[in-house]
Amino acid sequence: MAVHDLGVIEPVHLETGPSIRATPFERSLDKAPRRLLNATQRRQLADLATVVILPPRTIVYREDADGAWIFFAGAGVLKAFRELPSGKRRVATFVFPGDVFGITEGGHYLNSVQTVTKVKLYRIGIEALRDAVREDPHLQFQLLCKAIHELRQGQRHAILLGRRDAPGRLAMCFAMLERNLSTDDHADVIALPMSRTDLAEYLGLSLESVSRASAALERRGIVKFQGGHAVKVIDRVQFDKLVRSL
Amino acid sequence: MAVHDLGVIEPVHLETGPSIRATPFERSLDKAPRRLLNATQRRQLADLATVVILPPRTIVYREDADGAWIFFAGAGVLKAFRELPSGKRRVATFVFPGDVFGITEGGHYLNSVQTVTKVKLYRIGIEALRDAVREDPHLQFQLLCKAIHELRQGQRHAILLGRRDAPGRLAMCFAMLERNLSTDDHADVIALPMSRTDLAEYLGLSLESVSRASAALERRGIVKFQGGHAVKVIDRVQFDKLVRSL
DNA sequence: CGGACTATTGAGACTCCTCAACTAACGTGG
DNA sequence: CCACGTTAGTTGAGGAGTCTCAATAGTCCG
Repeated sequence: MAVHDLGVIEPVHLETGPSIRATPFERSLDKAPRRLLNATQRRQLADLATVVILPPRTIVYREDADGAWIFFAGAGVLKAFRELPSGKRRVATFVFPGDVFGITEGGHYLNSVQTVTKVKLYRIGIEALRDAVREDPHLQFQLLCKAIHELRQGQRHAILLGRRDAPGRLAMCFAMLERNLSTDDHADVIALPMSRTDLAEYLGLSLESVSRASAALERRGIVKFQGGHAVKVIDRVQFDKLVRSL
Repeated sequence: MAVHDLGVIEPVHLETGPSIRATPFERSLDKAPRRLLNATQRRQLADLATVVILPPRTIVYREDADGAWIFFAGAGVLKAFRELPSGKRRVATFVFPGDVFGITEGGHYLNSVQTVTKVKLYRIGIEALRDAVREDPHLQFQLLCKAIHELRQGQRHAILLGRRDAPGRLAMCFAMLERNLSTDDHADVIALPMSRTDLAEYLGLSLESVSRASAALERRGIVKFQGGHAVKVIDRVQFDKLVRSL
């Protein structure tokens, strides 16, 4: 299986247009993310949107560029990152199907966004989206839910970055990927579409530390790597314990 | 001046009700945050809201509690934090006037929130707010802007946490505080309403490291502490350089 | 003025970072 | 088809920085 296939490009349930994944803030049965848009809303957005298919490692936009579009991720994985003055990069977040990106500040994009795998995007002009939202306040509410969902994700990332131990950070990252990429069919196998360097930039570690942390997790019998772009959780108890041990 | 006075309780421009501070995402003259609500909206919200005045070090709510209210910070400073399994705390964000808090997930508050100074809050039932938002889509748009503003703030916090050097983190934190608490009248003097322990939990450092970093910044002639709850920037050039040196 | 809490300072242990060499994987062109 | 070059990833040794533990100093409040 090629890396790019990890984000399937045309799953049946996505063919009708963009969707938004978020955990609701009201009381509900579980805390699992759910799809927010109904068929009508997705069709409306699809009518406004341009479908864009991009190969891996393609820049979607750069930080500070004029922001004219909002993107809905349909399939594949991307990363949003910032270039720091020192030349280092920090990955602010990975983007998965059902995510929305294109945040601006004063008219300029906040981050650079680059594809990790082959991706399918729905691109909508910011003005068109504003018009759509004006006519459908419920859609705006969905976007608000999504923004708050991202806020919560960002806080979890901050907690991850607060950890001092590399293996712990890596384990938390794996747990995050499992939540976002779980396909149910490969139980305990977590796809790692991104490179070690991407992981390092997300974890706030050096590439070497990620490598060493990976080796450590494997040596401890907690996980087993399956060819560089997948990990299998061997000892779920120890894994969960490590994730929560902060 | 007592610590609690750092967040003035009844400034003239806040008397008419809650307000929301956020940086717009559209192109604008500057990237400074601005007040989003007009007088009518503030009056409407004020009609729905209960004004709550709380003394310092008071818990507003605890994480995992049932979330029934949204709060608009009118005056004073608070902190939103999580208790980690190890017993440690991580401050996710400080809350300043013009901020909104009370995010839930599945009906439960995500963080605990505690006052740092004496504060004035506008408390609105989540259902009442939803009704108000239904009748005024423009208000909902303001909330969306605010959520996105918080998203950007969270990313800056994540970048701060990615730094390895304590003095650099502390300087970035001071810069953040200056943006959020600037009163213009005391140029270069930054108020520090929170304790060193609060700072440490926000910076992801130990209390001792914050103390040492403070001493280091002062020794280098970059800042000068004025009685524990205020810092003055002495060498603005070096200060900015340190803030940006990541 | 005392007592409790908060903050500072010092010494040693631990973890990650940097630099460097080495190995593996991939894609290209001969 | 293979050889090669480039990129990505692993592993080792030394140095920088923070963390923890402990003792001291300072601050706030009754």
